[in-house]
Amino acid sequence: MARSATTSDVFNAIAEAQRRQIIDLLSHGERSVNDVAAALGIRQPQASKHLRVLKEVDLVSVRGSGQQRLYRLNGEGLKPIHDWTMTFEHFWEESFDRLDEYLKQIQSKEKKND
Amino acid sequence: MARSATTSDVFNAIAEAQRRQIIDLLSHGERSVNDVAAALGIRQPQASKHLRVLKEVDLVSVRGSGQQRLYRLNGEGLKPIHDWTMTFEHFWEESFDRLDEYLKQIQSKEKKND
DNA sequence: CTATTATATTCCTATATAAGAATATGTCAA
DNA sequence: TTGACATATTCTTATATAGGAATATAATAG
Repeated sequence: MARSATTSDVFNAIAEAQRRQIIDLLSHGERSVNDVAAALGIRQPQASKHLRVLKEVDLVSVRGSGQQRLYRLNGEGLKPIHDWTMTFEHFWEESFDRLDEYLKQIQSKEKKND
Repeated sequence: MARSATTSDVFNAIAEAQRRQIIDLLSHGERSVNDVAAALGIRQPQASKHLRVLKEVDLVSVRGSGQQRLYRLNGEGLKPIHDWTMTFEHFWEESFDRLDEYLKQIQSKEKKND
């Protein structure tokens, strides 16, 4: 069996570095295909192909504007990945418990001050 | 050009669903290769191969224990993914700004009270 | 040493890219 | 319609799996 399709889920779609670059770019606002290609220094057909993959996993949406097609990031599509990694936050966030403690403390102080 | 190697970075390594399952399993503690294979319902060689990929990107470590090889999760290796997705948190966390505001407020109050 | 158990590696095959090149399709202006 | 620009698709090729099967290597018990 070969590797899963890049369009099989978000995890596979973002495995490609250039697609992550596109996502980063689109986080600043919608962009045309040529803008994407220029920003990444790749050719237009490759940009179209990457955008197609991102569209198939619903990480971007498109709208026509004249001859152009403006792609917009659907950041919410990245939530599953964020959620999954959150499970392992305690591996590097050693102050997690202490911050939680701190928040509870100052919140109780707030109550007294109100 | 083909797809990047699964061992090229953490993003490619975790694209495979079974490798994510292994990571989930190892988050409960170290496991032998056969334990991993049994837990996922796959054969031992496939488990070994997946673990090799995870090891090459430093997501797991190994130690020998008799005839067994116990694999342990290095959760910190997932931080790059977590950090990247964090950039897009505001797409689904609409109360993010307000929480930030709140934290600043109570912290300034703390200073006054001390 | 030998048998047993545990793990890793090799070989094979079907499949899925990603990039380049060429081309098709779409949209608008005159 | 024709020309110009923007985008999408098709075709080809080199490469990288992931799984099964078979085998090699490692470690321990007796």
